Amino acid sequence: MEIIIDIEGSVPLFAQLIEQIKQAVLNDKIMANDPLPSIRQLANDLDLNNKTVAKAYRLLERDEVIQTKGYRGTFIHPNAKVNSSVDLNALVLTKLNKTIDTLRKEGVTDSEIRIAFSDVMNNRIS
Amino acid sequence: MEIIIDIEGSVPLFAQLIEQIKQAVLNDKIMANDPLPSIRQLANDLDLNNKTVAKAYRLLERDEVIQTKGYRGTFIHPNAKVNSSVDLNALVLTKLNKTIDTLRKEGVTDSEIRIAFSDVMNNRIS
DNA sequence: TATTGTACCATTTGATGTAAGGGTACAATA
DNA sequence: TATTGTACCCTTACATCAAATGGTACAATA
Repeated sequence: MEIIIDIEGSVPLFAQLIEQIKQAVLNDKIMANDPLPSIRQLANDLDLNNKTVAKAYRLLERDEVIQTKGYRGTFIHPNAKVNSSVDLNALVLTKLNKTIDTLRKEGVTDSEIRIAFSDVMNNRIS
Repeated sequence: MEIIIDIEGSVPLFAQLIEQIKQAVLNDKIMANDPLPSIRQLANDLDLNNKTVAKAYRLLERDEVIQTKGYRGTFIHPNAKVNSSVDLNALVLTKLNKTIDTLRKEGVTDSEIRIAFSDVMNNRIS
């Protein structure tokens, strides 16, 4: 399994890592229950910071593409292949787009939407 | 009708202006069809920029609290009293909160929500 | 001709959030 | 004792956006 990180590009490093691991799963280059390099190891190999790799792993685990077993290491999730094809991001986009579309059609300005969004995200609701 | 603007406070100037005009309507200090000072006049009186007052008027007209009649000036909307009590912002907060709550419960990180939000607002949807 | 709301062009200031990196420390284990 | 994932602390660089301001110009009109 080869991972190539483009430092120059605009795509965040952790996002590149996630994308490539998902692709490797989809292309059967890594199979369910296969072990993955440790965070520190992979960070060292790719010349990335530990935190960057840890972030990618954290998100991959949330999406059940990988499975961390504490001190025993990290492994490909049994359902990795199915879960790798689920584009959580697309679902988020769709839901948000629907809500924002409704607001815009009611005449709410983008500026007002942004402020309200910020309030919600920061739990500053009345 | 007296309007007092607090330059020091954190509440945006245009927002203070909107709030005070709505309050004046709700308290019967200005009645339906009453004329309002022109944008330039009010900006001069309150020592604000024309654009700041124009912004407040634009939003007040959208909410049908006031009515602009081009060169003839600006007047209080016939339905001003009812419309002044409608808190559009609260509606926006509620709708956005509902959507974001759903996403969060699905495990989507705030960071991902913010990025998706930004994409939607800037029409960067695939 | 002066005034009305409005529509552009632009700028500065401040706040906020992401991405990435750096450091330290922890419990659980082989 | 070295390694595992993880959880904190913090900093830097960069991007985006709100808010406010400034200037110029327009058609419609009294």
